[in-house]
Amino acid sequence: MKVDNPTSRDIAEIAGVSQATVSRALRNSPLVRKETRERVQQIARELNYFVNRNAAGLRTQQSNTIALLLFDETEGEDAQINPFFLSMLGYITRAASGLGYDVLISMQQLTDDWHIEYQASNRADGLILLGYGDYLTYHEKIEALARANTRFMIWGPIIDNQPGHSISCDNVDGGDQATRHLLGLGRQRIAFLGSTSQRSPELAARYDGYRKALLDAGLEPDDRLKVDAMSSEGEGYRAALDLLSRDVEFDAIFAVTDVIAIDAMRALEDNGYTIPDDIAVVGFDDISLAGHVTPALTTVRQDIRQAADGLVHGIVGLIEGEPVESTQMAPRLIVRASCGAL
Amino acid sequence: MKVDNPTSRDIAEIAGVSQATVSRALRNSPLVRKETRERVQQIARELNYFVNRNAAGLRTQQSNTIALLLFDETEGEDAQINPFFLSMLGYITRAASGLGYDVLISMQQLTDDWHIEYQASNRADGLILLGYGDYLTYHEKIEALARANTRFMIWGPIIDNQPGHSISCDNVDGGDQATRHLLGLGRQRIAFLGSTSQRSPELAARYDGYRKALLDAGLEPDDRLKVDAMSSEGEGYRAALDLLSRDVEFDAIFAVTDVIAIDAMRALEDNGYTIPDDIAVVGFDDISLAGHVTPALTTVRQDIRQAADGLVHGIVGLIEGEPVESTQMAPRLIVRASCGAL
DNA sequence: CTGAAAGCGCTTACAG
DNA sequence: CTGAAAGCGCTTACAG
Repeated sequence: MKVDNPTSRDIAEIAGVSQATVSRALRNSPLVRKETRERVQQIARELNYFVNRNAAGLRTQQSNTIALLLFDETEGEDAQINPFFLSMLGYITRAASGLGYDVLISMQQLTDDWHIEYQASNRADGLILLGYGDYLTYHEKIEALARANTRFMIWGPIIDNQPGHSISCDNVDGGDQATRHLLGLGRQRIAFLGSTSQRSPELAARYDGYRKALLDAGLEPDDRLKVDAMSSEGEGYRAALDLLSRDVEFDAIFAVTDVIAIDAMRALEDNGYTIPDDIAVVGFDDISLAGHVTPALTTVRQDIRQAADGLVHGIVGLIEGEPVESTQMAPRLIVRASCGAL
Repeated sequence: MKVDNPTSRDIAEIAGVSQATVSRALRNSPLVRKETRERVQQIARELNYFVNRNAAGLRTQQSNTIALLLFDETEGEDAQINPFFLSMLGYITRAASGLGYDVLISMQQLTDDWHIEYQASNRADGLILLGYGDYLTYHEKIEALARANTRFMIWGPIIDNQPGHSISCDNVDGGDQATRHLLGLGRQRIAFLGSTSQRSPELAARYDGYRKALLDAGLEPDDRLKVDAMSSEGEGYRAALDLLSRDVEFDAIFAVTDVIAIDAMRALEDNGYTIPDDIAVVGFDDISLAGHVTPALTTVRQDIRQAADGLVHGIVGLIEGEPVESTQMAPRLIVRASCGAL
């Protein structure tokens, strides 16, 4: 009764039914008599049989697989992936497996052109795109995906004229909350560290929120308090030094990502400033590091779990032909020590 | 000249050759005349054609996919995955894609029984297993995999009687290096935080290294300086408090993982101790957090990149029927501030 | 409720 | 160098 690599045909033979009936029984078809179904399933279990995914996929033209594409600007072989996306990955695979989908992962560089292949080759039924990329490059890729009728969900801002569906965080609101909080604690000279370029729309939106909060409080944004910084190692440090060298007074920093914020805190401390007494700092993302640095970083949290669930449900909806809407999630301020509120 | 979902047959028709020739041309077979080959490939490009993986896989009985199984003891929905494995994930996908393999990821709990399915269903040609699990449960799963003739590589210690191939770090040497370093700095009363149970062989091996270093230095290990701790949030804190409550003198801690070490540092600080002046601390793993905490954590680094490359080459070797050997990598001490050497 | 048959899109011996 | 043909293991209309 041992078969090496059992097929539905082997089971059919043992069960004394047709191969078609085996196929139906294994998929719990109501067309099969309960008794037959159970007998077939019992035999399948005994033989350690599993449906050949290639054969099933070829027949149904599906893969029951989602491809997760992680983009990262960081160049080089040693590139560390943004921890925020890495956490999302965990939740995405859980959500996907809950819906019966496998997750294929890929760390393509943005410049690679393999995105279309996943669906075209029947390796995946749809894609989830994760990563802060340069918007221009990104946009082009997305248009190509849309032209090829690829199904995809984007983690990122909703942008006019951009095809596809996305889930994002209300970054304007996040920047507003962070800045408003600092203002509420009496800080008046709040510096902004990060990018305001339209090439990174989500970061630019956080800046918009920062401006909004200041203007609402009757304060005029001061460009001397605005320092460009990318969200990679060392950038925040450099940006903070730049800020210090400008000889402009400031009592707080809103950094557009935690990575920048944490780096900046080091630079401030290395230059004799105390956080939050001299300078209050607020970040964005709530990466796991944020709660562990000293002082613990006040930041704006995006609900990763909710985002992952949304992306997975979205892509499965697209695959199954249901209507899917782009949505925006509410960010939440996590107050810790670095802002001086505790 | 636009075809919706082109097949090799469509290309054959356009090129005026047989479908078999198209298949050969696309795989760069030397059997096809160069001229023909290029014409076929040109048409394929124009049509945005990609080989249907299901069909090819069904025919060749391969998937060109590796399944990466991440185990985590942590219970519950919010379970964060060990950052060490998450980093490994990145390197594994890069190495795999370099060899033409896709990576399917799964975060099954150890208790689930789906491991065999990956290969049996032709979804993956082999598995890579990642995770510190309870050894007994783990061992049983591995035996089941071996019985099912599944190809797999394990990240973990090489254990007698255990089937399969593995890549691991020389944990005894790592524990020895860490302890020896503390001894070299004049610390004599070194506490050990972690598990010594044979259910976690790699952690037990680190303890063996700790003992070895002490004995080599003519010191007798003191069981009162040994505190059990798992490597999950809060455990190190608890363990350090336990240690303090024992009223035993100690001037250093070797923690079996960075997660425990960092937690323990918090507990010590909260109780008025200064690190490294009062207590020196050394961890293990070199997670990214380690370099960012204050004081920065001295730790033992396992070369993640090398491990990932080894695992991928190993599994591909097994898939392609080449001889594969289990190997052990050398760990390296990374000296930072927490041990008092700087 | 069940079976015989077609066909998904490839790869690869076999024949020329 | 090329083609005709078989067959990988399923799913699913079609017929009964």
